[in-house]
Amino acid sequence: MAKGRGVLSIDSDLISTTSAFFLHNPTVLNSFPDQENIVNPKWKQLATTGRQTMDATSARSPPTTIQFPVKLINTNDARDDDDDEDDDDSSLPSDNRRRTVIDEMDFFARKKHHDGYPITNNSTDDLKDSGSPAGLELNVNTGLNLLTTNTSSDQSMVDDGISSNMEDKRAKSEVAVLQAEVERMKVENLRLKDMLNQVNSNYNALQMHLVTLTRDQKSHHKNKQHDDKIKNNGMVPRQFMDLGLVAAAGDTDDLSLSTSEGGRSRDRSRSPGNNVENTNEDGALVFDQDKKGFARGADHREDSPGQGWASNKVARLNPAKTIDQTEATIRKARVSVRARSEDAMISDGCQWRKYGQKLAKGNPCPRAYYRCTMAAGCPVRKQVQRCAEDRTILITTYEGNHNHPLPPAAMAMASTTSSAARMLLSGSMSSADGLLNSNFLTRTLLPCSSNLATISASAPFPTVTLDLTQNPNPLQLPKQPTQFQFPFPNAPQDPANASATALLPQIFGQALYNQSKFSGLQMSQDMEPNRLGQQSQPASQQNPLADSLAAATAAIAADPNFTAALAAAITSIIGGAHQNNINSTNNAQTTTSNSNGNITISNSNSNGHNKTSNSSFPGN
DNA sequence: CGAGTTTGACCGGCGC
DNA sequence: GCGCCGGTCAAACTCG
Repeated sequence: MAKGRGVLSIDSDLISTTSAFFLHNPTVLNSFPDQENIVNPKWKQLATTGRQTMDATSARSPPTTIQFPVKLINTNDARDDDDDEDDDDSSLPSDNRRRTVIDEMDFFARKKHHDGYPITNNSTDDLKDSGSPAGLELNVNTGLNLLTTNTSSDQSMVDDGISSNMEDKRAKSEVAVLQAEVERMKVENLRLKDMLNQVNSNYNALQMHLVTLTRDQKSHHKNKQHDDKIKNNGMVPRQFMDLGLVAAAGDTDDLSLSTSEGGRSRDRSRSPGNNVENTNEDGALVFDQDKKGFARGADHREDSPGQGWASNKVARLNPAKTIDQTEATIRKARVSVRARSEDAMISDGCQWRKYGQKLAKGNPCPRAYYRCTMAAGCPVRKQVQRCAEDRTILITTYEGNHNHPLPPAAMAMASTTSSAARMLLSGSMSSADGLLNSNFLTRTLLPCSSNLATISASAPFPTVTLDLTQNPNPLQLPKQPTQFQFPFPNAPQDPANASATALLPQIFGQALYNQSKFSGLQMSQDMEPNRLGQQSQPASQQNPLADSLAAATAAIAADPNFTAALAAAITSIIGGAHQNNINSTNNAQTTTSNSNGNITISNSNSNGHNKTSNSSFPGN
């Protein structure tokens, strides 16, 4: 469970915290026919229930079984199990003896029993326990409460032909079981409290670190921005990250993601008019794709690249106070995707044009620069570079958001980048979203470590790195000091699946996006049922459930129809929070909606050639 | 011939 | 101020 990848493995924490799981379990298992040589029907039933319980927990807990205390305190001797079984019928105890058993659980006597035997498998143990009253004692003492529901059934079984003493005894045993459960719950509660405290402390520490970083940059950027504004006659630095997704969903509590980057003076100078702060309609026209549809070719006043990069939407939607706050903290956000691929690029559904290539220092592999050409002036750019350490790994870094409708397949990555960037940026702020995101990251994702994504808030640019390589952590940018780790248990490593890999971040980013937007409820509905529990659970249960989430995800990944499941997930996601976006996309680009509506990963996989990712969009 | 790629030059930021 | 470096531009080139 530490790796979060075990398929269907059950974490002990999960087991312990979800007692309901076992409460229901015996009921189901009671349907199994008895197989053991238990003569007495009464014990037969008890043995059955006891064994079933054991089957579920045999690996971890001592033999726990029947709560029906027949074996009395005379277990103090070293009687063997054969004797126990023999005594089952003959030693129906008196009330006093039973009471003694409950009050004086003799673990060691029982343990002595087991010590006298070679290590036995569970079934043998179960059989013995089922017939042995000692098992009853253990059951009570361990407080596992595994037979709570069985007691009723047992009672019904025993009632016919059992004296009232038996009922009395049973009731007392039930009381003991309940008391043990209460104790167990207390212990569990304490444990969960500790976990919660730990998570909170971690979260607070990370948040403090983030606040410190952002404050430092705030002062730095303010000075720089002031100079820029003067140079540009009061122009507002253009927004780097388009928040179309945010605005599309009508989320008004989102803080601006406008970027106050001073490094784009060249772009601004080319299209100064587009950056003017008071041209609000302009920004709306360009970026409100969900509201206006932004038909390609129409209203292309952003012909110059600068316009695409300059957005005043945020300035229009948010008060100046918010801008001041965000522009000081937000830098150029990037989303980096690491995936194994032999191709020059991963297929992300967009149309790119290469505009440059450089040999970056420290990496013999050249870095290619691409610009989105699906619409004139689209600000989205990406860099593609092979990892120096492992050249099978392709590192694709995205910047910005598209200012045009996207085909569904392209929306996957686009939404991912914007969502991840948004999450990252909001996480660096003190907004409610930031709190949600950070909290979500730390409490839900941090505990897991496997394939993952990382966030580096202290890098030159805030960067979310989605590591979709199978390696647990080899090239994880260890130099980045502030990193959150995200589980990607199902990340394909097959180069042939690189395209599918490219779509995986969609789930991730969308999940984060939804989480921040709807406090997880939306996401949990759109995603898989397991996540519902995770999102809606109290924080005290996050860790085990995060593990279970990882396990469930791994299970999905193990499914041969994983791609179909993934496509379904993507479809559900897109159909959820981004319904508007999809609609606008379809309206504007009906020619591509169908051919790519199959967003399917298999589609991307089969393409194989990713030199230009628009290959899957003939309409473009 | 148009679209895309290549590649050297250019620009700005940043560290020394 | 200088040099390094990342990022971008744009002319030349390639390809279908």
